[in-house]
Amino acid sequence: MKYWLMKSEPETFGIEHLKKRPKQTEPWDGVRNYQARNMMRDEMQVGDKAFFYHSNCAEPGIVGVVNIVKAGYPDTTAFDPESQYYDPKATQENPRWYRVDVKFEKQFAQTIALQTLKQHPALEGMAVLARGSRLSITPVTTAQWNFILTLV
DNA sequence: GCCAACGTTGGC
DNA sequence: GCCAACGTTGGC
Repeated sequence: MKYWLMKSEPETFGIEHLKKRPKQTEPWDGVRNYQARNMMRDEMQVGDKAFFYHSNCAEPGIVGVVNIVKAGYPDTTAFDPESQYYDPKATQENPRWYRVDVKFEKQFAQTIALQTLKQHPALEGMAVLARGSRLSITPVTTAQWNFILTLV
């Protein structure tokens, strides 16, 4: 079982949205980056956990934990011309984009701010903290995961 | 296969 | 809203 960090803009789809979904579960679709796709398609497994990270907002940081409840499968929003995630190069035979399903596990009483994460030497080297990092899905080591949980 | 131009991300 | 950093596209 592996650990991850998944970014989302709270105004678009934040942890509050996930909490209110039926079964508190949602397909993590619309990812259009190959590295992130590869991780969802090839590496993420049912039972993995991920930090839910709010990006592009007043207080960027980790706001809770989600479980991966369905492993990588084709992101069909790429087939839909009406979708903002439509990709004409994606086909049924060669879906090009993948998604996983995530389920709400918990929301932290307060955000673990990006600034806070940056302050801890124990988290040096964490992928999301890398300079210029824009990847919306990044791996988290067991040591990093456990350390961050002590900050809650 | 190079690389300039372009679009996007995301912290600030 | 700014802009640095990054990924993708497409002409050559």
